[in-house]
Amino acid sequence: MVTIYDIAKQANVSAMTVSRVINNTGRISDKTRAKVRHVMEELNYVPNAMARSLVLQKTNIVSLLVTDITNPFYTTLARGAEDAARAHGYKLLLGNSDEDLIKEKEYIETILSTRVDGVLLTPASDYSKEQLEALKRHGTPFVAIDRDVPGIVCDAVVGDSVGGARKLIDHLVQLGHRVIALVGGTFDVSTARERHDGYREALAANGLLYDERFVFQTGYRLHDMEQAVERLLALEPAPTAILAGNNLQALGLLQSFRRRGIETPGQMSIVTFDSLGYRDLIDPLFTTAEQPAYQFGELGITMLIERIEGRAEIQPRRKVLPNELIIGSSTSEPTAARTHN
Amino acid sequence: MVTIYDIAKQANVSAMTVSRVINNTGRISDKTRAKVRHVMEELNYVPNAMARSLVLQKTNIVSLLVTDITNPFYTTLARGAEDAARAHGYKLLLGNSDEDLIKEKEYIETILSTRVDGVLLTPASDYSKEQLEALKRHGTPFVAIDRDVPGIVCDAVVGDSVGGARKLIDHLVQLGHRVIALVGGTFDVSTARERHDGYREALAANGLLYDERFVFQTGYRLHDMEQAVERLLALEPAPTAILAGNNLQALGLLQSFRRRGIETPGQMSIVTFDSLGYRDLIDPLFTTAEQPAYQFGELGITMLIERIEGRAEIQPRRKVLPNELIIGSSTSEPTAARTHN
DNA sequence: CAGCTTGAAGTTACCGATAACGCTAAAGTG
DNA sequence: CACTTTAGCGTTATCGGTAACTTCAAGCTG
Repeated sequence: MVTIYDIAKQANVSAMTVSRVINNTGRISDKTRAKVRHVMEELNYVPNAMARSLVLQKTNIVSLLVTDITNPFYTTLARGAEDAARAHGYKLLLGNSDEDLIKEKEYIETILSTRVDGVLLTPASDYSKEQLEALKRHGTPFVAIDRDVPGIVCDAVVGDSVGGARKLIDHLVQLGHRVIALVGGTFDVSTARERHDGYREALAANGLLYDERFVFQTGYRLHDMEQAVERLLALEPAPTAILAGNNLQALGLLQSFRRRGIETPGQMSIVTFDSLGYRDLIDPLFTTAEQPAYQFGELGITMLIERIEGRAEIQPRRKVLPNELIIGSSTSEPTAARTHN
Repeated sequence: MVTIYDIAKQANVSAMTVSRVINNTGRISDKTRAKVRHVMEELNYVPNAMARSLVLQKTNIVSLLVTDITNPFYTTLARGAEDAARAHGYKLLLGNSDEDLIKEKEYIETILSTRVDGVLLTPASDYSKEQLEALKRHGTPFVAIDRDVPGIVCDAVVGDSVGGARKLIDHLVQLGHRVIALVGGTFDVSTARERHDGYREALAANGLLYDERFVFQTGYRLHDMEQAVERLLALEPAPTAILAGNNLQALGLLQSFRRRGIETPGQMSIVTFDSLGYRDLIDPLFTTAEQPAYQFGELGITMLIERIEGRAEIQPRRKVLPNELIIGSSTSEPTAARTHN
């Protein structure tokens, strides 16, 4: 690999002069600059970012840690993050935690070791607190995205889960639903908690009874949905609609119902958060509180970089992005007489 | 930041001993090892990967450069790549080229500067040759994925585009279609060329006439599809089916047809490559030659790492992954009398 | 013309790790 | 007992840069 010393020797200048040319610092005569530039091209020189990082104590790398990049919400978020990072001259390191604390911890270790300038991450759960504290201990700036963690004071970009849930429930109630179940994530995840809060508030606001039996805390795998549906169908009175915790849960529920010959929205309406993309091809198109995924990533990275570069106010900033109610075809008026076969 | 010297001082040993403990090299007495380990924990020491990279001339970072991570094919590919990289102890740097040579070139520059150990990339087009040669010049191993570039001899993981196109056309012909158009990428992209080859071969094999007027080379934006549809509808005889170059083009075509009140598959059948995910919700579900996206990424990274670590045979390896014909609802028998309004 | 300023470089000391080499003391060998 | 091994660890150079300081010559001033 060719180094600044090779360039220096070839151009009959010192290494420092080469460094000055590269970084446009100090004063250099046009003649010297031209000569150095010429030699650099001739030798196909490319600066070594690692060496620079070592001395500058800055890598210009930020890390994005999501639960799963194949979830369309995070895919789009990642795209927004990458675009923003690139626009600011940063590189993006990607990781998937799969909602797994162990995996998340391993990534944090890697992140610390890599000395990235900052981290944008979706905490796996409230128990991610330990990892976030590790980041704090090491002075690595980070922005929590989508979810936040009680007891951790930090920059955050989150959605309006409570408001979204209320809008969705209101919509169902307006359609005539009176028995609405919630199948969401476990309450050690902030979004799941808040969506539950919104669900509960909306029921109250609409004069409906809140009943714990109609609330399911579950994982995001198909198996989890299968189990939830099993128990859900045994409920009395039978729910006519479900608020799903996220897009994947909505999908799992739908599949499970289909397998059992229960139609959506005919026999069971489903509402949820976010979308699965390709709005005009999905059928049924979920009625959803859609969050601006791209902006989550874009804004998250922007806030992170402001923090990194000391351009942010000292106090942590918390940005709540609004969601939009999209009426899809996964909801309809409840059927008067419904039989689960 | 705490360094091995801090550890060394605190533990009353030399820095080298600390290094030996970290890397499990050389001989260390159990007592010393324990003492060093203890101090490391106490001081929350995390090794500096940059410093290590500099001396070892190895970053343990690989770069993934795709055209657009939000294309579901690349999303899944990226997931496969990240999993494989992680499994081998590598970090993954992500980039989107947007099929843009300038952007691609900028990324390659960044990649070279970062001294990543290797690159997995989808070349924007045949003109990416210049960038790939730059990689070669600098001795950075890379694996071309999905597309390859004439004149560049390198490891590659590609799909069976010719075979896929033939399967798709055969399917259309079996349904009774006789006038089939091709709306694909421009021929400076290998997959577009090969899909065209398969299209042509399949027409011949089925005794159908190949006519250049029915072949459209175009970009991947909605606007491009709109234009293609415009011209396509003016053709005589009128096509009853289209082979789309990829999933996004199929989507664009479908949208354009819908806007014009032309139904798929009723009035126009569409076949394509890859999918848009969520197979059971997409309607119409495209009849497609689906490629194993996850494996593309997984295998690509594995080949890359074998190359990086010198475990690969000297000659470049080219792996062709098979696709699978998925019969969807975007195809049906052609309507006898069709009128484009 | 001495003395000062200033532009344009060069020198030196790190940044945080690892490898090669070398040293010392204890254990083994004949 | 003299001599070789070997376990265990330290010293030093190095990776490719950059910051801070120094040097040197030319130009300007009074």
